[in-house]
Amino acid sequence: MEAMGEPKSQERYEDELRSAGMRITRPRKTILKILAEGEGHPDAMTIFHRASEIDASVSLSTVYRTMKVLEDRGAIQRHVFEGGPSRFEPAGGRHHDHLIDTETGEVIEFRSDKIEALQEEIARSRGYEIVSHRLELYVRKIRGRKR
Amino acid sequence: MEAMGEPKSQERYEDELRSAGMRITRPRKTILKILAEGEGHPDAMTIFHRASEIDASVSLSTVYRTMKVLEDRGAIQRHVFEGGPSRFEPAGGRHHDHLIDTETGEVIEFRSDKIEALQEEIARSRGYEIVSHRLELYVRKIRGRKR
DNA sequence: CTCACTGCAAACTCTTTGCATGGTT
DNA sequence: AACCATGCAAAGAGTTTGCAGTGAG
Repeated sequence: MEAMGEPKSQERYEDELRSAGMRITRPRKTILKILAEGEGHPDAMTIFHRASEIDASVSLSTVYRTMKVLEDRGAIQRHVFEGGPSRFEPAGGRHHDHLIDTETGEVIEFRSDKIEALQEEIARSRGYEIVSHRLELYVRKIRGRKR
Repeated sequence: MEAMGEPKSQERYEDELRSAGMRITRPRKTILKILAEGEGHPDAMTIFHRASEIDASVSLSTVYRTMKVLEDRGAIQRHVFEGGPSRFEPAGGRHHDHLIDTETGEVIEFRSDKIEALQEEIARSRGYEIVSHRLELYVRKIRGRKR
């Protein structure tokens, strides 16, 4: 219930890359392991730090390059939330949008078929078709009165 | 019907700044004039170029600084669409979201109370209140079959 | 006459890229 | 052995900022 973009296993990622004719190198293994852990929606620097703990020789460039490759392969998705760096999440789950807790930076996924339908309607009524869309709710936890 | 963030007149902008104790300088006058023209959703570089034609001495820094001041005053809004630089629009009209034509970069404003309501519902059901939100539809013109 | 504002250049953040070396297949 | 991928450092894009000079009030 937490993750709609359910994290692929590391093996799954590796197969995906291998079958695309890419080499499974040590740095990539490390990075894929981190993605497979599925801890939130990390940015490149976070991935880099986590990777460094496993293998101190992994470079930030490689993190960026690997993310780009995975993105091009459609294995991950990149999100740029307000004012921040790109954050990544495993792709392949159902499409969803995001709530971003403005106090903690935590990201919560949600999905609304009603909203999706309304968007379609809006675009179509203006003579357009939707190529992609982005819906982000920047939120704050309600405290005090319960409910 | 094109602009929901109806462009304030230049005088309106100036008054707004003056009453906030700010000095109306030559560069600011020039920049405000451009904003008042309300031509689309320009980015800083575009504003800079347009300003340069009127007064070649205006600097890009001043454009950025002025935009920031106006943004802090709530006189304009900043939008960062996918992969692009910040783009600005006069604020004060009703809230609205954006359709971005992926082929031309043109921005079309729209508004959906239904979607707004659904967003509220989604946030609330998860224990959050919305601080701000962003809804962008990246679209392509439908051609061929009419309708 | 003051002090906010300016232009300029330098700094900054995030990301990409050129190059020579190194590791997979 | 071939050549893709790597690390490093440098380059980019967009934006912000330090500084000394300038001009609005």
